[in-house]
Amino acid sequence: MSLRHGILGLLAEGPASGYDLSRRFNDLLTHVWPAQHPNIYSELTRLNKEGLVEVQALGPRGRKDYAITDAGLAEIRSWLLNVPTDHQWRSEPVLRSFFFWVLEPDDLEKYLASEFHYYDETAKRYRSYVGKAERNEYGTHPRAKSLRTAIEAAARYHEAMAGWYSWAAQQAAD
Amino acid sequence: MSLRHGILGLLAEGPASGYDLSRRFNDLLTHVWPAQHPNIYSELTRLNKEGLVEVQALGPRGRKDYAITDAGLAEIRSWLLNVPTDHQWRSEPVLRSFFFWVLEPDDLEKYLASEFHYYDETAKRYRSYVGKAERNEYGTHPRAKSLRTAIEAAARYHEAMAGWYSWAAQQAAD
DNA sequence: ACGGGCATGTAAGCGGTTACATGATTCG
DNA sequence: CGAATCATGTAACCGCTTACATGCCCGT
Repeated sequence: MSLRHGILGLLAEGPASGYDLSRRFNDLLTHVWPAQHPNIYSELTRLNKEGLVEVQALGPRGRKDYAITDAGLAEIRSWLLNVPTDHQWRSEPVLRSFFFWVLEPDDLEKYLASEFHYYDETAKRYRSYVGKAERNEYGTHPRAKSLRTAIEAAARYHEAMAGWYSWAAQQAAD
Repeated sequence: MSLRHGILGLLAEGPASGYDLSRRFNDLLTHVWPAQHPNIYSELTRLNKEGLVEVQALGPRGRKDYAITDAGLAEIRSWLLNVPTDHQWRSEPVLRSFFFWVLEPDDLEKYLASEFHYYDETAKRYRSYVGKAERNEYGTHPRAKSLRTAIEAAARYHEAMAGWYSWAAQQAAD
Protein backbone atom coordinates (compact mmCIF):
# COMPACT_ATOMS: atom_id res chain seq x y z
CA MET A 1 0.00 0.00 0.00
CA SER A 2 2.14 2.85 -1.30
CA LEU A 3 -0.69 5.05 -2.54
CA ARG A 4 -0.63 7.05 0.68
CA HIS A 5 3.07 7.70 0.22
CA GLY A 6 2.58 8.57 -3.40
CA ILE A 7 0.04 11.17 -2.34
CA LEU A 8 2.27 12.50 0.42
CA GLY A 9 5.17 12.73 -2.02
CA LEU A 10 3.18 14.72 -4.54
CA LEU A 11 1.85 16.99 -1.80
CA ALA A 12 5.42 17.61 -0.65
CA GLU A 13 5.86 19.50 -3.91
CA GLY A 14 3.02 21.84 -3.02
CA PRO A 15 -0.72 21.95 -2.19
CA ALA A 16 -3.10 20.15 -4.50
CA SER A 17 -6.67 18.90 -4.62
CA GLY A 18 -7.75 15.30 -4.98
CA TYR A 19 -8.60 16.09 -8.56
CA ASP A 20 -5.11 17.48 -9.21
CA LEU A 21 -3.52 14.40 -7.67
CA SER A 22 -5.76 12.13 -9.70
CA ARG A 23 -4.59 13.82 -12.91
CA ARG A 24 -0.94 13.66 -11.91
CA PHE A 25 -1.21 9.98 -11.06
CA ASN A 26 -2.83 9.17 -14.35
CA ASP A 27 -0.38 11.35 -16.21
CA LEU A 28 3.27 10.97 -15.32
CA LEU A 29 2.83 8.25 -12.70
CA THR A 30 0.44 6.11 -14.71
CA HIS A 31 3.09 3.60 -15.78
CA VAL A 32 4.60 3.02 -12.37
CA TRP A 33 1.70 3.63 -10.00
CA PRO A 34 -1.81 3.92 -11.42
CA ALA A 35 -4.51 5.26 -9.12
CA GLN A 36 -8.20 5.96 -9.55
CA HIS A 37 -9.90 8.91 -8.02
CA PRO A 38 -12.16 7.10 -5.52
CA ASN A 39 -9.08 5.64 -3.96
CA ILE A 40 -7.32 8.98 -3.79
CA TYR A 41 -10.25 10.78 -2.19
CA SER A 42 -10.72 8.17 0.50
CA GLU A 43 -6.99 8.06 1.19
CA LEU A 44 -6.91 11.87 1.53
CA THR A 45 -9.72 11.71 4.09
CA ARG A 46 -7.78 9.11 6.03
CA LEU A 47 -4.52 11.08 5.85
CA ASN A 48 -6.37 14.15 7.04
CA LYS A 49 -7.72 12.31 10.09
CA GLU A 50 -4.22 11.12 10.89
CA GLY A 51 -2.88 14.67 10.67
CA LEU A 52 -0.47 13.94 7.82
CA VAL A 53 -2.23 16.38 5.50
CA GLU A 54 -4.58 19.30 6.11
CA VAL A 55 -7.15 21.24 4.13
CA GLN A 56 -5.32 24.41 3.22
CA ALA A 57 -8.00 26.16 1.20
CA LEU A 58 -11.46 25.68 -0.24
CA GLY A 59 -12.08 26.54 -3.88
CA PRO A 60 -14.93 26.67 -6.35
CA ARG A 61 -17.03 23.56 -6.98
CA GLY A 62 -16.30 22.22 -3.50
CA ARG A 63 -12.61 22.00 -4.31
CA LYS A 64 -10.39 21.21 -1.35
CA ASP A 65 -6.70 22.01 -1.53
CA TYR A 66 -4.65 19.76 0.66
CA ALA A 67 -1.23 20.60 2.03
CA ILE A 68 1.25 18.25 3.65
CA THR A 69 1.95 18.76 7.35
CA ASP A 70 5.28 18.42 9.16
CA ALA A 71 4.12 15.02 10.36
CA GLY A 72 3.38 14.10 6.75
CA LEU A 73 6.85 15.16 5.63
CA ALA A 74 8.38 13.13 8.43
CA GLU A 75 6.26 10.16 7.40
CA ILE A 76 7.39 10.16 3.79
CA ARG A 77 11.05 10.55 4.78
CA SER A 78 10.69 7.69 7.20
CA TRP A 79 9.02 5.57 4.54
CA LEU A 80 11.82 6.19 2.08
CA LEU A 81 14.56 5.39 4.58
CA ASN A 82 13.13 2.88 7.04
CA VAL A 83 10.52 0.85 5.22
CA PRO A 84 12.13 -1.86 3.08
CA THR A 85 11.56 -1.30 -0.62
CA ASP A 86 9.15 -3.72 -2.24
CA HIS A 87 11.07 -5.25 -5.13
CA GLN A 88 8.13 -7.25 -6.40
CA TRP A 89 8.01 -7.26 -10.17
CA ARG A 90 4.72 -8.63 -11.49
CA SER A 91 5.15 -8.94 -15.22
CA GLU A 92 2.52 -10.46 -17.47
CA PRO A 93 4.82 -10.25 -20.51
CA VAL A 94 7.40 -12.41 -18.75
CA LEU A 95 4.77 -14.78 -17.37
CA ARG A 96 3.67 -15.31 -20.96
CA SER A 97 7.21 -16.12 -22.02
CA PHE A 98 7.18 -19.23 -19.83
CA PHE A 99 4.57 -20.63 -22.16
CA PHE A 100 5.94 -19.60 -25.55
CA TRP A 101 6.74 -23.23 -26.33
CA VAL A 102 3.03 -24.04 -26.79
CA LEU A 103 2.81 -21.67 -29.78
CA GLU A 104 3.51 -22.38 -33.45
CA PRO A 105 6.83 -20.79 -34.50
CA ASP A 106 5.09 -18.45 -36.97
CA ASP A 107 2.64 -17.18 -34.37
CA LEU A 108 5.41 -16.72 -31.84
CA GLU A 109 7.53 -14.68 -34.25
CA LYS A 110 4.63 -12.35 -34.99
CA TYR A 111 3.92 -11.95 -31.30
CA LEU A 112 7.54 -11.17 -30.45
CA ALA A 113 7.74 -8.61 -33.24
CA SER A 114 4.64 -6.78 -32.08
CA GLU A 115 5.78 -6.73 -28.46
CA PHE A 116 9.19 -5.47 -29.51
CA HIS A 117 7.49 -2.69 -31.39
CA TYR A 118 5.50 -1.61 -28.35
CA TYR A 119 8.50 -1.44 -26.04
CA ASP A 120 10.74 0.16 -28.62
CA GLU A 121 8.23 2.93 -29.31
CA THR A 122 7.59 3.51 -25.62
CA ALA A 123 11.30 3.62 -24.89
CA LYS A 124 11.74 6.28 -27.56
CA ARG A 125 8.95 8.32 -26.00
CA TYR A 126 10.68 8.19 -22.64
CA ARG A 127 13.98 9.16 -24.25
CA SER A 128 12.26 12.22 -25.67
CA TYR A 129 11.11 13.08 -22.13
CA VAL A 130 14.72 12.72 -21.04
CA GLY A 131 15.57 15.34 -23.66
CA LYS A 132 12.94 17.67 -22.27
CA ALA A 133 14.26 17.17 -18.77
CA GLU A 134 17.82 17.92 -19.89
CA ARG A 135 16.58 21.17 -21.42
CA ASN A 136 15.00 22.07 -18.04
CA GLU A 137 11.50 21.99 -19.50
CA TYR A 138 10.23 20.57 -16.23
CA GLY A 139 11.65 23.48 -14.22
CA THR A 140 14.62 23.78 -11.91
CA HIS A 141 13.01 22.88 -8.59
CA PRO A 142 14.86 20.02 -6.84
CA ARG A 143 11.96 17.74 -7.68
CA ALA A 144 12.75 18.20 -11.39
CA LYS A 145 15.99 16.32 -10.77
CA SER A 146 14.05 13.45 -9.18
CA LEU A 147 11.60 13.47 -12.05
CA ARG A 148 14.50 13.19 -14.45
CA THR A 149 15.80 10.21 -12.46
CA ALA A 150 12.40 8.51 -12.63
CA ILE A 151 12.12 9.11 -16.37
CA GLU A 152 15.55 7.54 -16.81
CA ALA A 153 14.28 4.42 -15.04
CA ALA A 154 11.28 4.17 -17.34
CA ALA A 155 13.48 4.65 -20.40
CA ARG A 156 15.93 1.99 -19.27
CA TYR A 157 13.13 -0.42 -18.37
CA HIS A 158 11.46 -0.15 -21.75
CA GLU A 159 14.79 -0.36 -23.54
CA ALA A 160 15.63 -3.50 -21.61
CA MET A 161 12.32 -5.10 -22.55
CA ALA A 162 12.73 -4.11 -26.19
CA GLY A 163 16.23 -5.59 -26.15
CA TRP A 164 14.91 -8.77 -24.62
CA TYR A 165 12.17 -9.21 -27.26
CA SER A 166 14.66 -8.53 -30.04
CA TRP A 167 16.98 -11.14 -28.54
CA ALA A 168 14.09 -13.61 -28.11
CA ALA A 169 13.07 -13.19 -31.74
CA GLN A 170 16.57 -14.12 -32.84
CA GLN A 171 16.59 -17.13 -30.52
CA ALA A 172 13.21 -18.25 -31.81
CA ALA A 173 14.41 -18.05 -35.40
CA ASP A 174 17.04 -20.78 -34.81
CA MET B 1 -6.43 -12.07 -13.94
CA SER B 2 -3.64 -14.19 -15.40
CA LEU B 3 -3.43 -16.74 -12.62
CA ARG B 4 -5.73 -19.08 -14.52
CA HIS B 5 -3.47 -18.87 -17.54
CA GLY B 6 -0.39 -19.35 -15.43
CA ILE B 7 -1.94 -22.54 -14.08
CA LEU B 8 -2.97 -23.72 -17.54
CA GLY B 9 0.54 -23.01 -18.84
CA LEU B 10 2.19 -25.03 -16.12
CA LEU B 11 -0.28 -27.88 -16.63
CA ALA B 12 0.53 -27.85 -20.34
CA GLU B 13 3.96 -29.18 -19.32
CA GLY B 14 2.35 -32.16 -17.62
CA PRO B 15 -0.09 -33.17 -14.86
CA ALA B 16 0.40 -31.66 -11.43
CA SER B 17 -1.45 -31.20 -8.15
CA GLY B 18 -2.42 -27.87 -6.60
CA TYR B 19 0.43 -28.38 -4.18
CA ASP B 20 2.91 -28.88 -7.03
CA LEU B 21 1.67 -25.75 -8.77
CA SER B 22 1.87 -23.79 -5.57
CA ARG B 23 5.52 -24.73 -5.16
CA ARG B 24 6.36 -23.92 -8.76
CA PHE B 25 4.69 -20.52 -8.51
CA ASN B 26 6.59 -19.66 -5.38
CA ASP B 27 9.78 -21.01 -6.82
CA LEU B 28 10.66 -20.00 -10.35
CA LEU B 29 7.63 -17.78 -10.95
CA THR B 30 7.79 -15.96 -7.64
CA HIS B 31 9.40 -12.82 -9.07
CA VAL B 32 7.05 -12.39 -12.00
CA TRP B 33 3.79 -13.89 -10.77
CA PRO B 34 3.44 -14.75 -7.08
CA ALA B 35 0.47 -16.91 -6.09
CA GLN B 36 -0.76 -18.32 -2.81
CA HIS B 37 -2.22 -21.75 -2.47
CA PRO B 38 -5.81 -20.79 -1.55
CA ASN B 39 -6.01 -18.92 -4.79
CA ILE B 40 -4.62 -21.81 -6.80
CA TYR B 41 -6.96 -24.40 -5.29
CA SER B 42 -10.05 -22.32 -5.92
CA GLU B 43 -8.92 -21.51 -9.46
CA LEU B 44 -8.36 -25.22 -10.16
CA THR B 45 -11.89 -26.00 -9.00
CA ARG B 46 -13.22 -23.31 -11.33
CA LEU B 47 -11.10 -24.50 -14.28
CA ASN B 48 -12.33 -28.03 -13.65
CA LYS B 49 -15.97 -26.92 -13.77
CA GLU B 50 -15.28 -25.12 -17.05
CA GLY B 51 -13.69 -28.23 -18.52
CA LEU B 52 -10.27 -26.65 -19.08
CA VAL B 53 -8.59 -29.09 -16.70
CA GLU B 54 -9.57 -32.50 -15.36
CA VAL B 55 -8.64 -34.67 -12.42
CA GLN B 56 -6.33 -37.24 -13.92
CA ALA B 57 -5.48 -39.24 -10.82
CA LEU B 58 -5.96 -39.34 -7.07
CA GLY B 59 -2.96 -39.84 -4.84
CA PRO B 60 -2.16 -40.25 -1.17
CA ARG B 61 -3.31 -37.61 1.34
CA GLY B 62 -6.20 -36.59 -0.87
CA ARG B 63 -3.81 -35.49 -3.58
CA LYS B 64 -5.47 -34.63 -6.87
CA ASP B 65 -3.44 -34.61 -10.05
CA TYR B 66 -4.84 -32.27 -12.64
CA ALA B 67 -4.23 -32.52 -16.36
CA ILE B 68 -4.97 -29.92 -18.99
CA THR B 69 -7.69 -30.74 -21.52
CA ASP B 70 -7.75 -29.92 -25.23
CA ALA B 71 -10.07 -27.04 -24.42
CA GLY B 72 -7.52 -25.86 -21.87
CA LEU B 73 -4.69 -25.97 -24.41
CA ALA B 74 -6.82 -24.04 -26.88
CA GLU B 75 -7.59 -21.48 -24.16
CA ILE B 76 -3.95 -20.77 -23.33
CA ARG B 77 -2.99 -20.49 -27.00
CA SER B 78 -5.86 -18.12 -27.56
CA TRP B 79 -4.82 -16.09 -24.53
CA LEU B 80 -1.26 -15.77 -25.79
CA LEU B 81 -2.30 -14.74 -29.28
CA ASN B 82 -5.62 -12.93 -28.98
CA VAL B 83 -5.71 -11.26 -25.58
CA PRO B 84 -3.70 -8.03 -25.58
CA THR B 85 -0.67 -8.22 -23.32
CA ASP B 86 -0.94 -6.17 -20.15
CA HIS B 87 2.12 -3.91 -20.15
CA GLN B 88 1.41 -2.42 -16.75
CA TRP B 89 4.57 -1.97 -14.75
CA ARG B 90 3.89 -1.20 -11.10
CA SER B 91 7.21 -0.34 -9.57
CA GLU B 92 7.57 0.84 -6.00
CA PRO B 93 11.30 1.52 -6.46
CA VAL B 94 10.55 3.94 -9.29
CA LEU B 95 7.63 5.51 -7.42
CA ARG B 96 10.09 6.22 -4.62
CA SER B 97 12.48 7.90 -7.02
CA PHE B 98 9.93 10.64 -7.70
CA PHE B 99 10.41 11.72 -4.11
CA PHE B 100 14.18 11.45 -3.73
CA TRP B 101 14.46 15.22 -3.54
CA VAL B 102 12.92 15.25 -0.04
CA LEU B 103 15.89 13.30 1.34
CA GLU B 104 19.20 14.58 2.66
CA PRO B 105 22.01 13.88 0.15
CA ASP B 106 23.81 11.56 2.58
CA ASP B 107 20.70 9.48 3.22
CA LEU B 108 19.93 9.31 -0.48
CA GLU B 109 23.42 8.09 -1.35
CA LYS B 110 23.19 5.31 1.22
CA TYR B 111 19.78 4.30 -0.07
CA LEU B 112 20.91 4.21 -3.68
CA ALA B 113 23.94 2.13 -2.79
CA SER B 114 21.87 -0.47 -0.96
CA GLU B 115 19.32 -0.71 -3.74
CA PHE B 116 22.09 -1.06 -6.29
CA HIS B 117 23.49 -3.88 -4.23
CA TYR B 118 20.18 -5.74 -4.20
CA TYR B 119 19.64 -5.55 -7.94
CA ASP B 120 23.25 -6.30 -8.76
CA GLU B 121 23.24 -9.42 -6.61
CA THR B 122 19.91 -10.59 -7.97
CA ALA B 123 21.05 -9.99 -11.53
CA LYS B 124 24.11 -12.14 -10.89
CA ARG B 125 21.89 -14.91 -9.53
CA TYR B 126 19.80 -14.84 -12.69
CA ARG B 127 22.95 -14.86 -14.83
CA SER B 128 23.99 -18.03 -13.03
CA TYR B 129 20.61 -19.54 -13.91
CA VAL B 130 21.30 -18.57 -17.51
CA GLY B 131 24.50 -20.58 -17.25
CA LYS B 132 22.57 -23.59 -15.96
CA ALA B 133 20.07 -23.27 -18.79
CA GLU B 134 22.88 -23.09 -21.36
CA ARG B 135 24.29 -26.32 -19.92
CA ASN B 136 20.86 -27.93 -20.37
CA GLU B 137 20.45 -28.42 -16.63
CA TYR B 138 16.74 -27.73 -17.02
CA GLY B 139 16.30 -30.48 -19.59
CA THR B 140 15.80 -30.45 -23.32
CA HIS B 141 12.01 -30.34 -23.50
CA PRO B 142 10.77 -27.39 -25.62
CA ARG B 143 9.63 -25.70 -22.42
CA ALA B 144 13.28 -25.50 -21.33
CA LYS B 145 13.87 -23.06 -24.17
CA SER B 146 10.98 -20.90 -22.96
CA LEU B 147 12.30 -21.08 -19.43
CA ARG B 148 15.67 -19.89 -20.67
CA THR B 149 13.92 -16.96 -22.41
CA ALA B 150 12.10 -16.03 -19.21
CA ILE B 151 15.31 -16.20 -17.19
CA GLU B 152 16.96 -13.90 -19.70
CA ALA B 153 14.17 -11.37 -19.12
CA ALA B 154 14.69 -11.48 -15.37
CA ALA B 155 18.44 -11.09 -15.78
CA ARG B 156 18.05 -8.12 -18.10
CA TYR B 157 15.46 -6.50 -15.86
CA HIS B 158 17.63 -6.70 -12.77
CA GLU B 159 20.69 -5.58 -14.70
CA ALA B 160 18.74 -2.58 -16.01
CA MET B 161 17.66 -1.63 -12.51
CA ALA B 162 21.19 -2.05 -11.16
CA GLY B 163 22.49 0.13 -13.98
CA TRP B 164 19.89 2.74 -13.22
CA TYR B 165 20.77 2.91 -9.50
CA SER B 166 24.43 3.13 -10.32
CA TRP B 167 23.74 5.98 -12.75
CA ALA B 168 21.46 7.68 -10.18
CA ALA B 169 24.17 7.52 -7.55
CA GLN B 170 26.58 9.30 -9.87
CA GLN B 171 23.95 11.94 -10.67
CA ALA B 172 23.23 12.46 -6.99
CA ALA B 173 26.91 12.97 -6.23
CA ASP B 174 27.07 16.10 -8.43
C1' DA C 1 -28.49 28.65 -22.36
C1' DC C 2 -26.03 24.73 -22.60
C1' DG C 3 -22.15 21.66 -23.12
C1' DG C 4 -17.88 20.23 -21.30
C1' DG C 5 -14.75 19.92 -17.96
C1' DC C 6 -14.04 20.49 -12.87
C1' DA C 7 -14.68 18.31 -8.54
C1' DT C 8 -16.09 15.10 -5.04
C1' DG C 9 -17.96 11.33 -3.43
C1' DT C 10 -20.60 6.25 -2.56
C1' DA C 11 -21.26 1.29 -3.51
C1' DA C 12 -20.34 -3.02 -5.41
C1' DG C 13 -17.23 -6.28 -6.86
C1' DC C 14 -12.86 -8.66 -7.76
C1' DG C 15 -8.33 -10.49 -7.36
C1' DG C 16 -5.14 -11.48 -4.11
C1' DT C 17 -3.15 -12.11 0.69
C1' DT C 18 -3.21 -13.72 5.44
C1' DA C 19 -4.91 -16.40 9.05
C1' DC C 20 -7.16 -20.34 10.45
C1' DA C 21 -8.07 -25.24 10.20
C1' DT C 22 -7.50 -30.14 9.37
C1' DG C 23 -5.71 -34.53 8.40
C1' DA C 24 -2.66 -38.07 5.99
C1' DT C 25 1.80 -39.96 5.22
C1' DT C 26 6.62 -40.50 5.41
C1' DC C 27 10.99 -40.62 7.67
C1' DG C 28 14.11 -40.99 11.38
C1' DC D 1 6.14 -42.68 18.09
C1' DG D 2 6.87 -38.05 17.04
C1' DA D 3 8.26 -34.40 13.84
C1' DA D 4 8.31 -32.72 9.41
C1' DT D 5 6.26 -32.43 5.22
C1' DC D 6 2.56 -33.27 2.06
C1' DA D 7 -1.91 -31.77 0.78
C1' DT D 8 -6.30 -29.43 0.61
C1' DG D 9 -9.40 -26.38 1.90
C1' DT D 10 -12.45 -22.14 4.35
C1' DA D 11 -13.02 -17.38 6.04
C1' DA D 12 -11.84 -12.75 6.68
C1' DC D 13 -9.78 -8.96 5.01
C1' DC D 14 -7.53 -5.46 2.05
C1' DG D 15 -6.30 -2.65 -1.83
C1' DC D 16 -7.79 -1.47 -6.05
C1' DT D 17 -11.08 -0.97 -10.02
C1' DT D 18 -15.51 -0.07 -12.07
C1' DA D 19 -19.93 1.75 -12.07
C1' DC D 20 -23.00 4.89 -10.35
C1' DA D 21 -24.26 9.50 -8.76
C1' DT D 22 -24.30 14.45 -8.12
C1' DG D 23 -23.58 19.22 -8.77
C1' DC D 24 -20.96 23.43 -9.86
C1' DC D 25 -18.62 26.65 -12.78
C1' DC D 26 -16.68 28.46 -17.04
C1' DG D 27 -16.45 29.40 -21.90
C1' DT D 28 -18.90 29.91 -26.16
